[in-house]
Amino acid sequence: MSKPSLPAGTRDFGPDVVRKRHYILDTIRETFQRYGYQPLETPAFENLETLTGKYGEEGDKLIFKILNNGLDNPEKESKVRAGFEKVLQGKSSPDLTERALKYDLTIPFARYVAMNHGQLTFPFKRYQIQPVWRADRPQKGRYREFYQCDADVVGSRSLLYESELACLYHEVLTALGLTGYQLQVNHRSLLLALAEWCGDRDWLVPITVAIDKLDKIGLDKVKLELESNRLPAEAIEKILTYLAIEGSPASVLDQLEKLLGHLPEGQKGLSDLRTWMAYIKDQPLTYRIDPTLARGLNYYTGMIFEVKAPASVSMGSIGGGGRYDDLTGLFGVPDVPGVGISFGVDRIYDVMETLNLFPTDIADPPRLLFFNLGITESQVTFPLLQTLRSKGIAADLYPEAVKLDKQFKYAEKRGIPYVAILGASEIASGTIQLKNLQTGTQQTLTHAEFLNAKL
RNA sequence: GUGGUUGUAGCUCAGCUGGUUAGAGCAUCAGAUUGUGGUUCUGAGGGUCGCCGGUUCGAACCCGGUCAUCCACCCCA
Repeated sequence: MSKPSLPAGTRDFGPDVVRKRHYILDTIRETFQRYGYQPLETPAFENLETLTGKYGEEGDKLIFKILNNGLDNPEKESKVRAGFEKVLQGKSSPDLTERALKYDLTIPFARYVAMNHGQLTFPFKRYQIQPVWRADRPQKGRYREFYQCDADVVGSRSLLYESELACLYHEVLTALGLTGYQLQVNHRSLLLALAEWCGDRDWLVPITVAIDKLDKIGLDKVKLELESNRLPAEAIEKILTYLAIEGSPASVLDQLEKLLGHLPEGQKGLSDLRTWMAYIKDQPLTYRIDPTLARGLNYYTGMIFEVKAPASVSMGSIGGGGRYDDLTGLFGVPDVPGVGISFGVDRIYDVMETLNLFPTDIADPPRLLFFNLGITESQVTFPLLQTLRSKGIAADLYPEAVKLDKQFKYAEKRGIPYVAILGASEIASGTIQLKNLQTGTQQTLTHAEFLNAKL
């Protein structure tokens, strides 16, 4: 019998951790509901076909695939072997795997909308809080199983939603004490316009992949990467002027206008951003327009968001989102535009932990512990315990009549503020001892007094 | 997927250029204290030194492999 262990990148959560996670999740859920989003849950796994091709080439590699059952069936042997050959060539085969763990919440949501669009009332606003899985190598802030909290709305092109989602970010993160978070926004149309200005829309992907790394690898290396992608020097010059854009949102827009305003795509991006800014201009949130923000997921078509952890913590992105014009089109239902955001709970947890942002009174131990002084005594105690519980007071009874010393220490360790002692002498007088462990005060009460005592 | 780091008691870690019986603090349990905790004191239990192999008279220590971990890259929440 070998020692038990966990698969890499997964974790158990003890009581203290679960309480803190609930604190985050409850904050997010409450805000989602207050903004009018409805709950949705989808299965842990989907048909592999539903997921593949939606997250880009790298994304596909990170999907956890589930091996089919019954591969040892002799009748399937030749198919299975043929499927295995495909796998050896880096392709997946439905003869070997036809299901996979979900990789995010957006694609399953799009699948749900595509399957149920006839029944849904649009605009449909849903939130979803569930684990997702990625076959990445674990490291700091990166787990193989982690929770996402998504809010999406489909069926409307209104920038009202981009606006309220940005406010939602602000509300949740400030409620959690993450006041130093940074919201960055950009618009895919601007990136497209940039590619077009450079000479070819097909350069969109290599350009965005390269410039997205600007703050990480620096200007020189971005330049190198663009050159290695065989972009002409003229195009690279244009990109460098684009990358030089920075400043206040208004100033960034002005500079973008000069560079890309002559292109229809550029105008689209600029006008969306202006509309968005007008919606939120009196809201408390701060943001930065970052023309280099690209975001990997290739289904975004409009505004994109990224939330970075406070600069004092090296954690990178704790949330992201954006508009996608045609996600359900992938599932055969065209013309259902959508926009959504996501919170990375596990990273938010890590950031809050390093910043010490969790409230200290998050634990909710029982209010009272009945000591156990013997079978007879505890049988008198038990009804009192149940009465307290029925009144909504969390209480416990120690299971064995061990030394009081030990029962005191148990109460203390669990953070239980009151203990009640009912032994032979209390039975004789019909009373009970109630002791406050913090103050050390103890009083003798009748059962009726005890049940009405303020705990 | 690529590169590196670290694996010693439940936890955090010592352990000298390889040397006899592997240590500390915390935690646990017992006693001092049979119905009154927190402090203190005394004592006890707990180890295949991640695993497998190699070098050596001798390995926790050196070498190889493997697994796990953390970190970085790729990518991402």
